[in-house]
Amino acid sequence: MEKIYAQVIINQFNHSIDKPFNYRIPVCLIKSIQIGQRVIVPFGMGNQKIDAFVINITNFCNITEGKIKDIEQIVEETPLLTKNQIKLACWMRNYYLCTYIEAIQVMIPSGLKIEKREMISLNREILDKTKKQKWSSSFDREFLQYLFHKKTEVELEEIKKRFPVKDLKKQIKRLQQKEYIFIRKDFRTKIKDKEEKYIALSGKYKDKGEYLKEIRKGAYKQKQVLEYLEHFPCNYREFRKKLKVTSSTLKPLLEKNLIKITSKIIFRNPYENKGFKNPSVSLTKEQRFIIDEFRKLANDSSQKILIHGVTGSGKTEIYLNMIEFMLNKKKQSILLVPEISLTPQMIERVMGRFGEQVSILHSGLSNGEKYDQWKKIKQGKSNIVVGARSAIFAPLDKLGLIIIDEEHEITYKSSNNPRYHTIQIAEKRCEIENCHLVLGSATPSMESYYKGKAGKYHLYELKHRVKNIPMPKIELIDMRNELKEGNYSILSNSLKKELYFNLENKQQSILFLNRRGYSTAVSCRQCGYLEKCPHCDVSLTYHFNGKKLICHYCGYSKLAPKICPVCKSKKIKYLGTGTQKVQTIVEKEFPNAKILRMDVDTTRKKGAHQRIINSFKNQEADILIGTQMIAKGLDFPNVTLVGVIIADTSLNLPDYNSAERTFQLMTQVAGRSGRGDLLGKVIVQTYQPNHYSLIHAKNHDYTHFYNDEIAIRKEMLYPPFKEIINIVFSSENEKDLIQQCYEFYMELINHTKKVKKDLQKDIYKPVPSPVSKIKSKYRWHMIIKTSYPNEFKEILRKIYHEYLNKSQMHISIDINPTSIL
DNA sequence: AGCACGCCGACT
DNA sequence: GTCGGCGTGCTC
Repeated sequence: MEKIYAQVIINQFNHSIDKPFNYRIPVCLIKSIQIGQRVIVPFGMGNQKIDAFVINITNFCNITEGKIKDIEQIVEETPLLTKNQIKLACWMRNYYLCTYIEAIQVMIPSGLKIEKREMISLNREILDKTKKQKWSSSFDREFLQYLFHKKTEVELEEIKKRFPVKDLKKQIKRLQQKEYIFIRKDFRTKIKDKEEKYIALSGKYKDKGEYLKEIRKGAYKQKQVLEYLEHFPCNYREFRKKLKVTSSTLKPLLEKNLIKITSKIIFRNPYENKGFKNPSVSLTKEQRFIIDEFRKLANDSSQKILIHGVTGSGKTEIYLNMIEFMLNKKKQSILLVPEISLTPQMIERVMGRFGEQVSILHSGLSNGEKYDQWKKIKQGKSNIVVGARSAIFAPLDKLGLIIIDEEHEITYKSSNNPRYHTIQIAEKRCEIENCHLVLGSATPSMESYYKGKAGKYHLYELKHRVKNIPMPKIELIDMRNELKEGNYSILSNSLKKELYFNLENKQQSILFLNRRGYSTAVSCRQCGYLEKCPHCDVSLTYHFNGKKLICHYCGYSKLAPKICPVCKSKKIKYLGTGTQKVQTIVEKEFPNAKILRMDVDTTRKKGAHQRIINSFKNQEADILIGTQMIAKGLDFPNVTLVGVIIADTSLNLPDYNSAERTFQLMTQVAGRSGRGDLLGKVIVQTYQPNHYSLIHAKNHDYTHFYNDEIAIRKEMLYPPFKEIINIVFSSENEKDLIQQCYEFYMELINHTKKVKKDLQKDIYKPVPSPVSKIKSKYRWHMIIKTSYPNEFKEILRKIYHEYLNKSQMHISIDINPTSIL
């Protein structure tokens, strides 16, 4: 008989088991097993049961016959992974140097993770036989008594709480060996389908009166139940609440089959009854043109398109038209947005247009809601998925189009393993599933625009705004002049003047600063002592509320000193400006103005975010002060002034793309001004008013910015001309770390020499990371800038494994990092 | 990771 | 003589 094998990926994160394992498919499972399914297999010398994903089914394998074990069981009938997803995962493993299981895990909702529980129960038979035996220790006696009283099996975690002994596991194992107790391993998923119970008359009799005849005379409560249900068969929980019945009332009714309790799977819908409406609108010439072009292209195989459209040029309407076109071809679409919680308008518009067939996936949903949305997609009930980064993995099987809005946003790059970039995943997915990719942005990333120019993407420009609203006027203020003129305030005279003007005319203003807290550093004027975090290599930020010094990396906090801890001087200096300081200064300057602040500190509570936005939208405040989070997507029609307190914060970052980031940020912040009927104004304060990124932002001139920046990238051998690989080493022991990462470096050089001549000059020596210590771990890093990433990846995977085994340091590899900080 | 196997020191 | 400490190495 033909033997059949399955190749599986073990669901356990470890680099040394990162390969497919072969298992025999037992006869009873041959009919039902499918690629992509989750199975339980015995693994390792102890044959511990573990879940795994089937990635292939074959009729031969070259593993010694005696070694092969049988698959134990199938977890779900429906495969969790499609074949295309498996293909994608394999590609991700190679490209991002992650493990198979890391790549697989980003594709399935976390609620489906399997929880392994150990259930302990007493062997009552043995206990009877040895009743009079004295237990060797008091632990045994107490423990077995505890189990005896429990009657059912008990979860190990619960026992741990009751018996907080160090070697509990060992004790339990010993008792199991003596056969006093049983241990059963139980697998279950964290999240399950939500069920709701309903109660109704059983339908036993046609005539309602017949029901009442069956109950005991004087059973007043039972009668009430029957009469109620005659008119309102309903939700069980609500019913119990309303009629205040207990189970003792219902029990006889159930026994006589007069009533029935049924359960139904409920869809956890976070957008129920929102009633969004969004009819299609007439299009501008530019919009029409792009859509027509897309329709022509879309008949061909996989096409990639980049739309560069100024803010307000109506990209969303184009997306919706493309999705509609796909629907007519019976194809599905994914629409990605940078951070869905910040762009509720997008959800409104898509759901308003397409209704029930839309699924939403983002981090704001509960695990249960996420699972239900995923299930809906999996069952083929969704033709459109709107979501953040991870929605790129949505399990649609008739995918025709992927749209990535605001494609330049860094949120599209994952900061956890696998450190994927959504655009790359999208490109790969389009290749695998033969669908189209559309990228859109007002400030495309250098990489994407370069590809557009080089003809790798079809490039389209939207140069006009839909309502022909003029762009806001941007003014650059040289803060050095302010100092010369004796203005030491963080507010320039022009900004003050404009704020006054807006207050008087009841128009709203936004002040932007990319730094939270009050002061960014605290030091002593006398001896120069600087308050630093004991666990991280950063200065502590002073926070006004609580008068605390806080580390923004690890959260360490302490009270701000009144005197210098070193020289006892009282001359403590607060350096640098954060949003809190801006707030106090603005409050002082404009005592009558109502001010709101929006940053991580004021939005920590659930719903606080939306509350601040709504409050400002309803014009309950005159000035909104905030960080990054007010820069994106928000629409306040009455805002006519945006002030950037210091543009240099992002400009001075020692990162290869800091100019690009600044240009994007300035363009975005500026876009918050003048969205209504009134003309908008933007004031950008800086110490570098001649910097090209600021000048081009001022002129709303993407093209010239691109030309300047791309020239620098070319000269400096940065992306898109070379690929960057960033290898970060971290360890608590600094000495070992330095030594080991140098060893790693040498090893890499040696391997590289063998592969290709001159390749080693792409490797830069390891240096301390810009933040050289985080959470008590020292950090060094090493950069590779190369045109041969594949060659390097192959070598890296080898040495990486080797070093993970033999050294204590942690190694993290980031392919195409968006930041090397 | 988790588990077995193996090779050494401190106990009945 | 044995229990149990952790170092090593493998997992279809």
